[in-house]
Amino acid sequence: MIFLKSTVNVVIISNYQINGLFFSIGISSITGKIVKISLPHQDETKAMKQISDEYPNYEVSEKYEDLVKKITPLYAGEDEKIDLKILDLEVRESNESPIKTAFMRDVLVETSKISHGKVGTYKSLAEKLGTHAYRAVGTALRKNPFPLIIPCHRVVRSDLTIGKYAGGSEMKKELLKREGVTIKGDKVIIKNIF
DNA sequence: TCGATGGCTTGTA
DNA sequence: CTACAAGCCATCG
Repeated sequence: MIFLKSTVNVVIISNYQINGLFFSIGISSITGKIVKISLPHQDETKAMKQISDEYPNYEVSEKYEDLVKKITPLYAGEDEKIDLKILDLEVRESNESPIKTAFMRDVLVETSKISHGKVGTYKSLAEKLGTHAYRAVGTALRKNPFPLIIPCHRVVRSDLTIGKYAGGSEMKKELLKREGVTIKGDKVIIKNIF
């Protein structure tokens, strides 16, 4: 009897701290790609928990510290270009997969095209995808595994009010401000939307 | 499988 | 300005 070593997908979590904020990323040991990144937290365990909750089979390592470090300027509002190839954007039904449907992938890819300092709306994204599923665009973005890299904070309501955000509307506003977007009260002031 | 639930939008009052 | 209702459609339990 030959026993093959099973290829278990362990997610490697690496952390980085800057200005008292903790960022975590999870990388698949099989694909080497990012399966999830956390929003910044004041508490390291909370940042890590965002990943470990979804990927219980994980290990903590400093292996990808340089990579998680590259994410942090995005939170500062810098226009950092990050290659989407480092993300696991492949559609797979397995629950090891961050993206299970083509619709979600399409929403994320379309969102990634919104450039620094610009905003799109749930409606404008839906229309680019050729559907009227505005709400579904919202639900897809709510589950965005790659916040900051896939800039879901740049997607607002079609009346240009800020809309919701996993990290809270205040953080969404703050991120947009740092990117140079003018915000008055609860509304984005911008001429042309994506 | 099917009804309930959304990071929504539009219309009406 | 606020408050609903109805429409929308992918996802979840």
